[in-house]
Amino acid sequence: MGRMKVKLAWIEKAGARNTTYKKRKNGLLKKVKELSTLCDVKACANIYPCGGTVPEFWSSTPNPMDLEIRKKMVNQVSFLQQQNMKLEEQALKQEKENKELENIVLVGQCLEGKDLSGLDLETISSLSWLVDNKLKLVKEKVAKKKAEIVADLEGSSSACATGMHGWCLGFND
Amino acid sequence: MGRMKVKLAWIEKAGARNTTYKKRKNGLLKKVKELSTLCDVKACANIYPCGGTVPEFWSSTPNPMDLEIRKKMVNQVSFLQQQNMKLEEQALKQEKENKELENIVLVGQCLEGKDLSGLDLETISSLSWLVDNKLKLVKEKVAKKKAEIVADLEGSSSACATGMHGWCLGFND
DNA sequence: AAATCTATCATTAGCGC
DNA sequence: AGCGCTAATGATAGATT
Repeated sequence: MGRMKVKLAWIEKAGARNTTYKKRKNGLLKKVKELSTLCDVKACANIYPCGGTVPEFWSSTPNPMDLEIRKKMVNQVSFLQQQNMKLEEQALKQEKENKELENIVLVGQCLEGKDLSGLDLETISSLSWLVDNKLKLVKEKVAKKKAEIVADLEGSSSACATGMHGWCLGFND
Repeated sequence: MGRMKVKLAWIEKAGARNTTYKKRKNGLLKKVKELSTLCDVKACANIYPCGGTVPEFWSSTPNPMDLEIRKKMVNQVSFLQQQNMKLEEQALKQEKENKELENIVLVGQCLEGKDLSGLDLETISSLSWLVDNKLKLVKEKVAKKKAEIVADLEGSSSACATGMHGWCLGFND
């Protein structure tokens, strides 16, 4: 009688296995509860019996935090994804704006008498396209941020620089 | 020495609590493992430290669904957080670059003969400061992205526009 | 703070009912 | 099956290094 040293292996006898299961399950639950109260942590344990279809679940706390925490994590993920999308949009928008401003700089240099012959064809085409089609868009974007400055510029604008596709730098209509 | 009978209550001393936590956590894990192997059940235990943001969890089995899903979610959260940080950085950087380019446009307009008298003092000061101190920075930033174009411009640049604080638009030294 | 030790407490295997 | 018992193993609080 008494107790033998336990072999850490699958218990073949179904009866003994079941007894051990119940005993140890209770012991485990007790341990979880103790840990929970002693160290102020939410703890729970899940047991999925092999044959059973429905996983058995129990916890040291009345309302297992489990589901709630998962919900929170799901919310966190979707929140971060949304924020990511917003930031990506913003970055894209700013990059676009950046390119347009760079082009304006280039056009400005051109108007000052700089030679465009050194630029590659693609850049020149893109500049031409910008000048023909993007003026209004650029104007709007810059104008929004520099509303009062643009207003002053328009007020004092008299002479336009060299015409290029009928456009000049003064943001006139 | 020896061991006293444990009081089942919150351990106030942080150090002792932490030690107990670690010890008992390990013990619990061992128990779960044993139950799992002895009785052929999938078992796992979860611990949610109160102060911690991310719930800690571990299991007796290599990968119960539960655990795997949560790990993925945790990874996803941290991944998204990192990406968020990167995007924020990028947005900030581009915004800065944007402002500088806008200033270049303004300076360009000024060099073309536009009147600066309409601009408010703050803007003029900022432009002056830009011209005096930010040339190199701006040049570097724009030059990086337009390396070959800038090279061509420098090659063909002959005349500089009206001097302003000894600076001209051609990105020369 | 992490490992090791050890006396003691806590769990539980095997048994009988 | 479930409960109680008991001795042996297992877990661990507190001290030490």
